[in-house]
Amino acid sequence: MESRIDRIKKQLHSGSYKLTPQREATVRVLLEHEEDHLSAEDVFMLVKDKAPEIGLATVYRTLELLTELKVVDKINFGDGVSRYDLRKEGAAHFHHHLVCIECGAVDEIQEDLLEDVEKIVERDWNFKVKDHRLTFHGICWRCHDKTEDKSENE
Amino acid sequence: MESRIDRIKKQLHSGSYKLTPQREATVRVLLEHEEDHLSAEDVFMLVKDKAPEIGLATVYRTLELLTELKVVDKINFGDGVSRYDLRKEGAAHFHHHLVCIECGAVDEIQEDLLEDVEKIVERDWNFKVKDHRLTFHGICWRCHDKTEDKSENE
DNA sequence: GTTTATGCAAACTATTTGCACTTTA
DNA sequence: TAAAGTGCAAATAGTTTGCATAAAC
Repeated sequence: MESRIDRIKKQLHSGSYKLTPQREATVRVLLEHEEDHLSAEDVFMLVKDKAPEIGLATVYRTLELLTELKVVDKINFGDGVSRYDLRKEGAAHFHHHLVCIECGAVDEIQEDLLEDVEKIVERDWNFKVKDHRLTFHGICWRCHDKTEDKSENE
Repeated sequence: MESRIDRIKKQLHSGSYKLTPQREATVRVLLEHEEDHLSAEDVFMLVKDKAPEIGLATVYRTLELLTELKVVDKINFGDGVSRYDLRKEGAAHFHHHLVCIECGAVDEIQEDLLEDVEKIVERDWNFKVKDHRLTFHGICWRCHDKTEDKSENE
């Protein structure tokens, strides 16, 4: 059976990009940190274990390439750092994010949720939606539970 | 009758911030470009007409201050530049954006549209929503009309 | 053997900060 | 006049680029 990494390799090939050890190592790091929101620097540090000679510029170039291939999505949560988020395989759209303003945690929402909103945008604004970015800022369940003084005793 | 700028001045005062000519000039520029999505550099260029001695650092400091006071919202459309967008007076939430991938135009949606989605997020993810960022990427009505070969004759 | 990719260092861009001086309240 | 704000220049941080070398196909 074909693995996720094999399919990404094929995508590289069909774009007539070469399959280098640096690219493969970078993809592996992303797959191993699917839940995280790594910056280029984060990826660089992690990928150095697998390919110690790699340069930061190569990481940037690879991440740009993977963004182009829609393997990852580039996102920015407001600190001036771009983060790279593996797109769920076969996902038509980018998933959504919950950023906690207390602890900084970033959680993901894979559910679409925007189907109706996009229909309205297409109809009322005559705008052909190709992709979206949706981020909620607020208090996550962990921080919510923490500050709550057990008012919900049964 | 009290004007928008007077109310913003009061907000500054009640935060015990001083009202300097540089700050007033910056606010005026933002008010005069309510529809735009100006970068700090853009604001700097425009504000120089009103206050030629102003420095770029002051513009950055003022924009940060206005963000804190929720007079403006800071947003990033993916080029590495922060843009500052005047919040509609009395608006509970930040408005949404339509970014055209053809021509780069940025249009605004003032309608909420996310009420239902936020209810779901609060209920199903136990996340207390305080604010959001929603941007659609796609083809705007202008570019859509341009490329369309008149297939919609009556 | 060509073309494409890499690593390094230098360049660039957006933003922040330190500090002496000025202004506001 | 005390506290806060300003302008300038230097520092910082993230990202990009030029180029000689190396690897993939």
